[in-house]
Amino acid sequence: MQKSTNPDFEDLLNRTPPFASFPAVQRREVASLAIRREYRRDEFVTLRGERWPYLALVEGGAFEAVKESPEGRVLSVLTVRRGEIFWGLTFFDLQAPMPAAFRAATPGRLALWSREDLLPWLKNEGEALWALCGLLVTRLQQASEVLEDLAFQPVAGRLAKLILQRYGEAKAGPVARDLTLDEMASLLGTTREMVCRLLYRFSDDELIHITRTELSIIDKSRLLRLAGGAPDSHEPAR
Amino acid sequence: MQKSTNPDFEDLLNRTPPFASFPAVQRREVASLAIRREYRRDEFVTLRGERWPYLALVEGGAFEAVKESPEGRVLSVLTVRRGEIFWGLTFFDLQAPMPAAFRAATPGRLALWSREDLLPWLKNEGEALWALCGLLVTRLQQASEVLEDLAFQPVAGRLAKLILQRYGEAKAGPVARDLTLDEMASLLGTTREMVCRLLYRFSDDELIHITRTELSIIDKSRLLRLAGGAPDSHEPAR
DNA sequence: GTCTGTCTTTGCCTTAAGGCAAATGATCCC
DNA sequence: GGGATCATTTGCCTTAAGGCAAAGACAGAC
Repeated sequence: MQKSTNPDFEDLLNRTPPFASFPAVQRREVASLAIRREYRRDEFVTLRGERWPYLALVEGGAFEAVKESPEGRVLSVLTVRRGEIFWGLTFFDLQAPMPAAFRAATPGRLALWSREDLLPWLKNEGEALWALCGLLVTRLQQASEVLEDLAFQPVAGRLAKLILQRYGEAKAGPVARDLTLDEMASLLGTTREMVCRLLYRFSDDELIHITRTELSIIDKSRLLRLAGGAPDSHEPAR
Repeated sequence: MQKSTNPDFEDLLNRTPPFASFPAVQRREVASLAIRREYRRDEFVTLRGERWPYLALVEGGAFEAVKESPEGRVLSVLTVRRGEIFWGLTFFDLQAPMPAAFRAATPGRLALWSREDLLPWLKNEGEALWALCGLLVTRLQQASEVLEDLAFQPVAGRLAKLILQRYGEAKAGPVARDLTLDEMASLLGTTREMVCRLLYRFSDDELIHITRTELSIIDKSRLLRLAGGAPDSHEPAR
């Protein structure tokens, strides 16, 4: 029984933990268990509090885990893109509900495996389970970083960090502002007005230049200092 | 070669994931690999940023994972007690440093396994690995809860929650305040002065009564509402 | 070209949070 | 019992953060 063998999809699986740990034959089997589905922009994959026993591989687009406060403030905790894995805690623990909603930030496509289908394969393949532990640990690291920023960094510091991560690579020229203020606010856990005010404060301080549609970084090193030293894993300057 | 077989210790292992998943014979072997060590109050087990490739079982006392800000503010992220497991991320990923320091909050005792010693046994025992995934997921849940509180709850809400968790069980009578203001502050990620002020504000509002040394809860339901509805997993009142 | 809806920008004001310092209790150690 | 030490409590003040509302600017629909 020949399943729809998409070479692109199988390629992706080959390179992605925990699937990379399966022998090729089994991986094919596992691939055939996936439910593949398209999502519209802003479509919710699952809601906070839901039980959602799936493991998902992003085939395309960007998806994010978002927490929402009762008052409507939003915090985007995690973004996953093509080749990255996401899961409901329910996949691991039938009692555990989703601690955040999960939604498509852009149009995208997921491959989904249900706990029921995938678990037997995993338990038989120690290496795959171990790889999965590695993914869980990565999430713990990310959560820990967000936590630390939220606890200790003022909004300005978090914004500086975001600017560096997002626009820090380019040579110098102005870049298009490709996030709305609301999007930035949700990445920082604040409001659009704060973001706007801070951007212009940075501009007044000659850290960046900004127009309604573009942004350029003027003083990378001072931004870095504001961000608390390490945007990704670089060491502080001093 | 007879290792020091402490029945109390082996008992603990029998009941504790991931060790509970090993067959008895292997569990004995694994038990004999542990390094057991006492810690003084406030002694650091390992520091933030360190590579610490161990898995630890708390035999006694209380240990906590703490994050420290450059300015000296402290946030206690997690507390583990007898029978609970803790690990360095390095145990899973040799590159990963400790995201927080780990220290004894009271005098205590740990049983430690190094990655090197324990990993071969784990990989051979799928069920144990799966149990370990469960523990990782539990931590993710905890991290997620702390994150959410920090992002969306004002300090007052977090304090209300802490009071309920910590003193909410007793019938009604006054309880000894067994945490210093500094300790509470670090559990909430704020300062001792804030905690003090808020306690007295709660007292003014007839939510609690408080003296220099004792505390009693007056109005549990309003505290609960302040805490955002769910101190552990109870549903909001309305 | 005009209109509509979505973003952005700013001014004005309120509240939350925290730093600093001094006063007040409590405790522990000879 | 006298200090020394540590924890608690409070007043005073500053800054960070955010809510609300109004005004611009832009993009796309018609």
